[in-house]
Amino acid sequence: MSLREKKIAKKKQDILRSAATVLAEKGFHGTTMEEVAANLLMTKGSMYYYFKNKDDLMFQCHQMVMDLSLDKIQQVVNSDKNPTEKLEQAVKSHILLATSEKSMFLMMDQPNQNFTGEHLEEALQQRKDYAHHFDDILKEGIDTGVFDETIDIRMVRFIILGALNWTLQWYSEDGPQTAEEIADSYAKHLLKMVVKR
Amino acid sequence: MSLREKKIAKKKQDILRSAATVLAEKGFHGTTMEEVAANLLMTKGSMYYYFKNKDDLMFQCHQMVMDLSLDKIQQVVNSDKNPTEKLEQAVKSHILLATSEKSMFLMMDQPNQNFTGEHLEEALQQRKDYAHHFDDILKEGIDTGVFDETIDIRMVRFIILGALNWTLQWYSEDGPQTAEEIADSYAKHLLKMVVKR
DNA sequence: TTATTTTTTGACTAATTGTTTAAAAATATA
DNA sequence: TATATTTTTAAACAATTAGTCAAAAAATAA
Repeated sequence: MSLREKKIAKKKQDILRSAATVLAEKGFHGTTMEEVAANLLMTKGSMYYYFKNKDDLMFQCHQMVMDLSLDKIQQVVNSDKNPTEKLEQAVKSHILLATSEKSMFLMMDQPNQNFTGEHLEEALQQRKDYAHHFDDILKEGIDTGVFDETIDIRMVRFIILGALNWTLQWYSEDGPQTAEEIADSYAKHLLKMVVKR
Repeated sequence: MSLREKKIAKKKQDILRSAATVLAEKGFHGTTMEEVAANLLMTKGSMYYYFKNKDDLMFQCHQMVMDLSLDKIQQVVNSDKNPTEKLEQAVKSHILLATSEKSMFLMMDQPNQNFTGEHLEEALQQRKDYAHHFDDILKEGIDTGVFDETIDIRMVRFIILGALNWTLQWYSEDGPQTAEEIADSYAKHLLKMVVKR
């Protein structure tokens, strides 16, 4: 990658981050190209040098955080830890990523408000893929006898993902607990739901 | 309430429901007065006969579902059931209301994208009030010795509410499980997180 | 039927916003 | 330095939308 390509990639990143920030506050339709540009002291016109249009910008924004998330969960699933540790790790990793990249993460919350057509399909599919990794961990836990075999995997997965994503709605850096403490607490409580007793 | 007042109230209701439907799909900024009106075969002009402006319409939309929710949870908290039954009931009632009034319920998800100023403050306050009722149930459970006293009430409340609200993201009437089945399953799994073992 | 009140309409305004474009500025190259 | 290339700008355009309002239509009362 040449210097010039690097510079372009860097600029794209900056634009994507700015877009994510505005998006988290105002939602897709409330986010204007003007505001995204203003954050970076550019004019909205120059953003069209880097992105085809607003949809393109928004979708790449979504891609960025999705890729990050999928990468993390895959690492956990493919590790040689036991199911309990895997679930614990998946929960913690999700919370730490979500809280540190709050604005980007909020994108994933309501894809049907942000995308249409193929972009929507792809976003939904990726969300399914992400969710499926949790199923894998739960199945493994049941098969190896550490998780309660009477749990409903689909329901438990929904409960866990819901709990995790909801952190975005209330977490604040200035809150009484650090992201790490929250992650630990979530992992502890959620595990109680699935481990055999 | 006179007949005329009733008719006006009915029309307002219709408009609010239409607004909620569009809002659930497109978000605050994506919802146009035109579309809300078109759903009811009226023109947008006539909606200004019933509502001051868009903000007013949206906020009353939020009020409608908030009032319903607060009413339900208060009934549960004030009943003479034991804490386990109360939590079970609160969970079930939330899910049944959310799934039957999906579009309206989606409003409450991200108030900061929908409201500003006083409206936002009020919406956030009501959300806190609602959440607080869950704290009350959890406290009562710990005090009476049925819930594990080592749980972190604030965290558990966040986990439960997150799980409940997330149902909106995946629930479909055509899904494999009825709302009742989902409600039962959620209650069962979530209770495992808090009851003493 | 006629008069009065209530409700709806649809055209209009003003503001906003996504996108294009031609020129200017900045940067690299020879 | 002079030329070519890349990047940014500012203005213009077309489309959309919240909100207004006077007049028409519909409903109701007299």
